[in-house]
Amino acid sequence: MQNLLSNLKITINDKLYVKDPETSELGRNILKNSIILIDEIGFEAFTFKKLGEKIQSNESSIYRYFENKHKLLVYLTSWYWSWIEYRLAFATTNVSNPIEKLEKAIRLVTENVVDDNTTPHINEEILNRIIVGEFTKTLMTKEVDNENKEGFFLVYKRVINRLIDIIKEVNPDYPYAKSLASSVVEGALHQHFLKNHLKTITNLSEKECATEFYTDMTKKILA
Amino acid sequence: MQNLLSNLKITINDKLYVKDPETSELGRNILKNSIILIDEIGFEAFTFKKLGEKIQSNESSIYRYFENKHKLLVYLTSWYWSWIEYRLAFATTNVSNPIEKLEKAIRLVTENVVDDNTTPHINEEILNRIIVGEFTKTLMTKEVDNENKEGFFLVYKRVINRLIDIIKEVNPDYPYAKSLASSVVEGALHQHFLKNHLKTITNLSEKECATEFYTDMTKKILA
DNA sequence: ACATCATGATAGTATTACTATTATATTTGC
DNA sequence: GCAAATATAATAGTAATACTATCATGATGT
Repeated sequence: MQNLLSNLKITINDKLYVKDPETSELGRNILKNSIILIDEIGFEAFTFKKLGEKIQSNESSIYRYFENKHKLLVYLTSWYWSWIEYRLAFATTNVSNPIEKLEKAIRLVTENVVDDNTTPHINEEILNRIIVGEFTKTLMTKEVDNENKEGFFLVYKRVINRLIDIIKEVNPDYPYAKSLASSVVEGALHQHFLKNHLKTITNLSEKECATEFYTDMTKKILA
Repeated sequence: MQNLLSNLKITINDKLYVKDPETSELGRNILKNSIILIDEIGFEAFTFKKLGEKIQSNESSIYRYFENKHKLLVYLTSWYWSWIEYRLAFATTNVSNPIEKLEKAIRLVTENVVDDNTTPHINEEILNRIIVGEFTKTLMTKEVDNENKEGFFLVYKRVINRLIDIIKEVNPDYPYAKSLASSVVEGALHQHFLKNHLKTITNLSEKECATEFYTDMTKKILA
């Protein structure tokens, strides 16, 4: 799997960039350091000017890769969900037992992420922190409907749909497979956020992880 | 209940405003029209200047009530959760059967909101739309921890805690009462958002409402 | 009648989110 | 090896945002 991923380029909707950042040193530098900087100062305070200073490049050069910071963030989140989708596909193929497949899938979308080292310019662990704190903001804008039509959220929906299929395999009669799948994926992000900032309204902690909560939940619901 | 609520003033953390907007005509006008304007153009595009134009008042006058638009939004969301908490308390007291109590609570935090007419300057139905689209943004900032210490999110946490208590009444042995409660409340908002914008990954629709999904979920989990 | 307070009007600042232009490297194609 | 094409850097400029500050006006209260 390591080798496969390092040979495989994750493809992102080309409406999200002006120039493909994967094709140049500067582009990859923009990706790498935008992740670090957004994590450091938050997306609201993040600007192309600050990023330019960080990578000792110019604001105007960054604009040649991305129209604006929102599209850069959607690019990064698409990258993340592609990476998840890839690992999800890999972890669940050739698993014949539906319950076992579901467990593996739930684990993958709920567990803590660690950097996978195959992509030197993307630190998945930091990227995951950005997803936890910023992903829903990419959806919750006045432009969702247009951006959805443009396919900006296709990868995310594909991840959810894979989970929907697995849920249906486990219990074809359960009437809310879609809502359950989207609840697990988005809910896990939210629980991770609560764990870090509003600890009193979550059971997650260093010991107790999201995987257990969601595995228990889905098994009972689909039983 | 109608009468009670109209006599009762919802109290908001006084660090959220410079001058209490409930104490003047202009203040109530700010509340009323900020809700309408945020719903119309979204929080990102919302500015005090635009609000001033809408209410034929001056930008500088609005700054006498709220330091910035973020605090205004946190004020509005606190108002909303206070209103929910009040109705939640009312709907669940004197209900002896825990399951019935849980059902009522779940209904209250998941169902579609309709304007309640007791507060002429707050349209709860529009406010609910703002909550669906903007609430998590008030949490997901670099200032969460400080603002949490200041008590900005106390009312929200109180709503969750009421639900936690009811969940525990139904099943004292269930180990994830906190995560379940926060999942239901935040998840319901998210499902409403999906219903309006990413319909393919939710089962909610005009017919099928969030209440059924979450009632079914919690009953199975706590059985 | 006077003081206080709320609101309005205007001006000003630093920052953001860009666009445009020109200059300077670097790559590549022949 | 050199010209042409391309990428990047530097600079300037604009409109909007998110404020702060000051002063004028008008209403209220004693």
